[in-house]
Amino acid sequence: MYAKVIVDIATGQTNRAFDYQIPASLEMLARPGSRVTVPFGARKIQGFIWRIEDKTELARVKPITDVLDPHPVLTQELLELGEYLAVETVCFLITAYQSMIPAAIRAKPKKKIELLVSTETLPPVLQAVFQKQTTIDWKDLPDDKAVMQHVQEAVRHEQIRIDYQVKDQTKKQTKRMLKLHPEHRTHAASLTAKAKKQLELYDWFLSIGDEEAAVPAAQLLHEQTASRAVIQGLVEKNILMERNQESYRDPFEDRSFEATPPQELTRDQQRALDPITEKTSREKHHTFLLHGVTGSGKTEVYLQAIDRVLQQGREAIVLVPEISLTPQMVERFKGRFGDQVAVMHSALSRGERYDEWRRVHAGDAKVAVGARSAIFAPFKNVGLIIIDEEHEGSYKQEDHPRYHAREVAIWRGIYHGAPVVLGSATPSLESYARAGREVYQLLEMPERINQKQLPAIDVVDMRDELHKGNRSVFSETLLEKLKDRLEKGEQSILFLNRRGYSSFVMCRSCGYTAECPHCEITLTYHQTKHQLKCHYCGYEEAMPATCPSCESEQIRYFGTGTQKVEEELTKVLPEARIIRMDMDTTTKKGSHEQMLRRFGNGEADILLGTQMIAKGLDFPMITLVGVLAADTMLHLPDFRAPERTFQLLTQVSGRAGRDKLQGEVVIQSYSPDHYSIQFAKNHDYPSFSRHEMGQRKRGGYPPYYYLTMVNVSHEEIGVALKTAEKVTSRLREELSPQAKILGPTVSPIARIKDRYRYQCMIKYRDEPELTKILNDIAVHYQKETAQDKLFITIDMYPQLFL
DNA sequence: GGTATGACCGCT
DNA sequence: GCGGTCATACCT
Repeated sequence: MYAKVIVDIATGQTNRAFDYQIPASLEMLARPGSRVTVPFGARKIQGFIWRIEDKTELARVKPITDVLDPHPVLTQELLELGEYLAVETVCFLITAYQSMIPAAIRAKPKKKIELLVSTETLPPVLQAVFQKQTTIDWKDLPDDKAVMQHVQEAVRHEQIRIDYQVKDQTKKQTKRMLKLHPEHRTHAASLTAKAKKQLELYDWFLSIGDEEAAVPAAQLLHEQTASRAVIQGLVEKNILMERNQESYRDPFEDRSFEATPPQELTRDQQRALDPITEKTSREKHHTFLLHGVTGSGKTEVYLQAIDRVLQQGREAIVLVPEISLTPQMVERFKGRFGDQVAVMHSALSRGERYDEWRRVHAGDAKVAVGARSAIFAPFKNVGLIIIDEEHEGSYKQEDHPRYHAREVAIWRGIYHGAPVVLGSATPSLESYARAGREVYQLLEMPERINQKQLPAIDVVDMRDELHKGNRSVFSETLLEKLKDRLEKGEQSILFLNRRGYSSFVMCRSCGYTAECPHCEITLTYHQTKHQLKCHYCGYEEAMPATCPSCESEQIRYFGTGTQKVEEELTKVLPEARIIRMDMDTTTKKGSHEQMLRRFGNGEADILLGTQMIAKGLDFPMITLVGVLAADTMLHLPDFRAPERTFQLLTQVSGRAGRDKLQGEVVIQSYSPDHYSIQFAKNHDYPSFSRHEMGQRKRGGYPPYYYLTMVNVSHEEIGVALKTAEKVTSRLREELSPQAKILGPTVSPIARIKDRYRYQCMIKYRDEPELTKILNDIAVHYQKETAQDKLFITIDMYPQLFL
């Protein structure tokens, strides 16, 4: 038998299957989707078996070295999905497959040299290198010609051997388990009365009453106060037996989850649930758009739909934007489905993520809740896929493979005959338009479950505040309302939108702004280190004391950070207890969750934060939401800016008044009349959508046109431009006349890491040949891109335009 | 991505 | 004629 293997080398030349012979000893293990190690040239590398066939066209093939897992890591479905992704997103097959498995088992080959003879027989140079070790890492070798020569010599004389190891990056954890030896009764005779502790432990084991019961050694040490020596004694006497058992790391080990029984559904909820369960029970794919206002109880609909699917013996995938942002979501899922839930998320350690993935892979978990990549959960019988907050930009992966989780979800839904539910209070215009054309089925939940009104929204014109002489970040209105909540003992959220509003450095005297020497972008000021940093290449420099251009001392940083707001807040409301949540305060693992818990327990009056507090928080005591600068991202050069602003304002507003108390929202803005802000104020999604659709139609943007962005960059500006022109003219020739090809134009960021960037935008409605042409272009420039001189990136549904 | 290979160059 | 460097082809 022969295996067609996709090797772990992401280049154009190796983007195809290589044939290997399957040795008889591995025939049982080698299956499509198995991870394998194979010889490749002089090396040993990792790969995936793609297909198994009984013949090969090659005269001589090498055998597979090893199969790495007892069960294939990729299912037949995922193998096929990878092929689809590679074509649709223009990436290598191996890149698609690697993105489907946890980082812990992604290939990371190591080159080592192994000593075959005793040290003394080596030349002195190598003796010094090896010292007392028998194997050393290749990268630890001194970069020295003489040493290298000796190494080659020694390899020829078979004194040392070069060894390629392909190891997982994280080990499976094992637990030491102890149980009674099958013949413990016969051996028990050797226990004398002198071994008091051993007798005690033996008796304890007998008292369990189950001869087969295995107990973790750790438990014996803690709860039975048995010492290591006591256990060892019984093992040596063949009374106890020990064995290492693979175990899962449990990221929620020290947490218990309160059971959350199914709630009675409102009429809206029931009307949303019925069409979904109608499809799940018939195992039919269908895409639903669940449009429910904030607080309308979408999660309960998800939970009950999942429950039906589990009863059918099928599995469910739930995507959430970033789960650490919504610990409450995890609680509700764990509370309803307990251990059947696997949480897959970036805040977990690599080992924990691996183990949650393994629980899904082994069939021990039936519901996968996680961020974008959880869409690849290796289930075999998916019955339902849910994407919560479907409008979120984070469902699009911004590096290879540049997939959108929504499209992957629909692909898997069709494969399994499983419905896909897209849920949001503010659906993306793309999805809403598809629902309008009945490509998706629209389910509406226009009312909150508690019959509460949506919070009243007050838009404050900050220009007026300035005229009144108020130079603080808080308007009078907001400050008054904050004081009011403080007196009543109610809670407030203050939201500072920082996107497109970072702190930059400018000289007040000559207008100089600090820029990165490698990228055409302003440097960002970091208060913690008092440094200037480039967000694109990582370049850092110290904050200058005087202006490098005119030597004036009037060089200052601008922009408002949460830290500054906090300082000001403590000045005007000294008695308020404040929790600040941003990138700086939530870096430590679990700190995020802990802060939210403290806020939930009423240990603070005001929660101040950035994007991360905009979504999913559900605390009954929040009655006031303040948005400090609503329009910071309104004026970014991005056609989605108004949509993002509307979504964000609606989401944050939705945090207020979710329980018995009525909520209120204050939005501070310098452009209060902008339609995004006005429609958000009136909770009027349909009108916003209609208005924005008009704008998109005029501009030729999605959902009227699809977009694809091709970006070309090179160290030499001439080569970059020339190549971009060639690519553009080729697209003009080969696409239909209906397609609009814009460019090439200079990128909004004209230079990154010393490379000049040009881009070409394709606007189109129906171009079945497009992906083929783009793949051809990628192959055509393969040589240049392989040499790392020319970069061509192709992004099928770009979210960002920088 | 890493390695073997052969062309090319400068020095003997 | 030879060692060193560099671009390039190839890997089953």
